[in-house]
Amino acid sequence: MRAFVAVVEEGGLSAAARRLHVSQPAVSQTMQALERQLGVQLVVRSSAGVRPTEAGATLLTEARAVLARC
Amino acid sequence: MRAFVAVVEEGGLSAAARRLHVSQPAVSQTMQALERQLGVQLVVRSSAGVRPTEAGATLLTEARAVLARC
DNA sequence: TAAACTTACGGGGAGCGTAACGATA
DNA sequence: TATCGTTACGCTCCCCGTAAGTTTA
Repeated sequence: MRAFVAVVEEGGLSAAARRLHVSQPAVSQTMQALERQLGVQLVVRSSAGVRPTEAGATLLTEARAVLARC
Repeated sequence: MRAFVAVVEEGGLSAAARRLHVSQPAVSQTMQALERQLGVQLVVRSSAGVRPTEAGATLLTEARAVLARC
């Protein structure tokens, strides 16, 4: 979840990985797991970076609220 | 953490296990892991049940506060 | 070429269950 | 004996890292 927020806020998996101090593949895997778990695509990947889908944008708001409580 | 709170509140591992709907060994293992992690004994075991140590009593207050937020 | 994301493989920790055991009243 | 807690073994899930691959500017 933190990974997802970082990815959207940073605009890419690599940047998110740097911010979280984890490897980039780890972020990729976490994102895939989250999308699989929810059954929804959360971001659109490109070679430039990442852009949230509508579902991703919605989740972002909720995710921030949850993380703010923890 | 929930296990710890349940154990103290119920006064025993078996009772806590019933409340949490998990097996009694699972609670025992969780408690041991928590005590190992913290490096402190949290409860005194007896054949009657369990009594919190001073450290346990202190943690109980904090644990309840944390759980109330989650 | 460089930077992005993905895939493949494996390790480590947390949490659980069942089975068996030890201790006490 | 009944009830308490513990130990032993194995399982699954999650998260991670490294290494190698694919795509695109």
